[in-house]
Amino acid sequence: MDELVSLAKRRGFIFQSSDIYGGLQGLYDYGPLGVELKNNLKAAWWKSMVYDRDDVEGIDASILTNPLTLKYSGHEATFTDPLVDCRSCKSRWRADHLEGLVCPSCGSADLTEPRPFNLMFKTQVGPVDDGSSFAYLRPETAQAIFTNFKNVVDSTSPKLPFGIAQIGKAFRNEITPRNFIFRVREFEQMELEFFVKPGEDEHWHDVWVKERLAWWAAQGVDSQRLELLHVTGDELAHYSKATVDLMYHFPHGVEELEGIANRTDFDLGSHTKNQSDYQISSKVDPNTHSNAKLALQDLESKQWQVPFVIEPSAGVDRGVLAVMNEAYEVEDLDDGKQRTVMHFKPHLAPFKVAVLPLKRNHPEIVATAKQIKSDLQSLGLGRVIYEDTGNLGKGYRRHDEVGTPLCITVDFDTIEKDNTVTVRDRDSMAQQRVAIEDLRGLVIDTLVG
RNA sequence: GCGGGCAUAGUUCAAUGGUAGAACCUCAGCCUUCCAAGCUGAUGAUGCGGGUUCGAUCCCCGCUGCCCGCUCCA
Repeated sequence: MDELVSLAKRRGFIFQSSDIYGGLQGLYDYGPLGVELKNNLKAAWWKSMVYDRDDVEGIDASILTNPLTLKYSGHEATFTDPLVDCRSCKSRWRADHLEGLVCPSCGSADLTEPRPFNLMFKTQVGPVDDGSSFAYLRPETAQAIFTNFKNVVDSTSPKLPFGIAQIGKAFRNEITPRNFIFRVREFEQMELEFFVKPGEDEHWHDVWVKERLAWWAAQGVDSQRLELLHVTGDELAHYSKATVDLMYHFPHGVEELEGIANRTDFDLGSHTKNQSDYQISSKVDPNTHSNAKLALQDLESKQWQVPFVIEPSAGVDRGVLAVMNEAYEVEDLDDGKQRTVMHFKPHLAPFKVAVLPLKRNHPEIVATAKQIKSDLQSLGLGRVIYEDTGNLGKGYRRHDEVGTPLCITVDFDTIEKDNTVTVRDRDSMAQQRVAIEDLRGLVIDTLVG
């Protein structure tokens, strides 16, 4: 982990937030390469979830959230954990997990009073901070999908089963942010809410677990390093009938990368008006505020039903960490030296191609290299960079370390003889001469093929 | 939030109650230079605040951040 953190900072992937003022606990900023990597990961998810399917639409909702949304979602009740400290052994416990008034660790009864710990951030809305008008920063992106359910249905007329996808920031006032970007207070989620007919939920739950494993494998996160955890009993979230966690072997331990939950009809049932009109299977609190009917009519039975929902919910930052961890490798070379390589899948690599002039003060070589850079950039496949280093070997190693799949070198033969360049492959270190006119095709094959 | 540990250039390490050094990295220049080469030169640090002291990076206190445990989970 230390090596990853060091590389992330040195090469411009991830920085401590508010660094020059001593940082702010549990917050990180993405640098020039990190933002490319993260955007690429999100784009891959969006492509897989929205573009490659015909049954999913996307949204992008507000972060500030009406407290009623989080009242009816159950978050106001469940995201406030009463905590007690044991004065004897200095351990901390959730008050609702204690059996009797003794410390489970040392048996002491010398406990502090329970103190509420609110995991949701609040902020005031409007100029006057008198507490009369406030909003929460959303603790998950999911709720805005449920509150937009009717809007999306009315505007796109989907048929069950169908999904609504969203990528965005969420905020939790974690007790202990820890482990680099694994547990942070401001993070990004990629969530799909996939609505299905009641009774088909378990089938679709299985389908989505398989789908998500395949997607992570396509991002370079080997299924060998993912474990399925079937969450049971007390561990289940308040909304969930069944949850399968994808547990990844992070550098600091095996922890959750994504959760795929069967949220049943809890959410739409909680947020809909006229709850008694439907056969809601979940235990929901009476809703006296909603003005929307979050149900669909079954075409055969003519009955109005609240759909069940399957939720694959992935952490973007955790995904970045997993992808970086998978890609990181220190290789021993034949000459006794080492090289550090990030073996990113090409579609995730921050830089797609680096173009290097053999000699940086030779006008024709430089001009040709810059022309190739510009030409390949116009393909729109991601960032192409002109690498003006004084030493080719150094340039290659530098791009190994940030995972650039291809390096293109312009030399004297390019301009004096045959219009060819050297193309050097990151993983094999193999080089081949390629005509400039064939570069576009080669790059497309490498990045898209 | 509680308990424990840590904090010196971008990185890895030195040193000292009295001008904070090095290597690598980075930057500029030279070289027809294809896997971190060479030569020349340059930039760059004691996390923040207070105290003790003639003088604090060093000793003391507070804060902040990071790491480990409790807890939490995308």
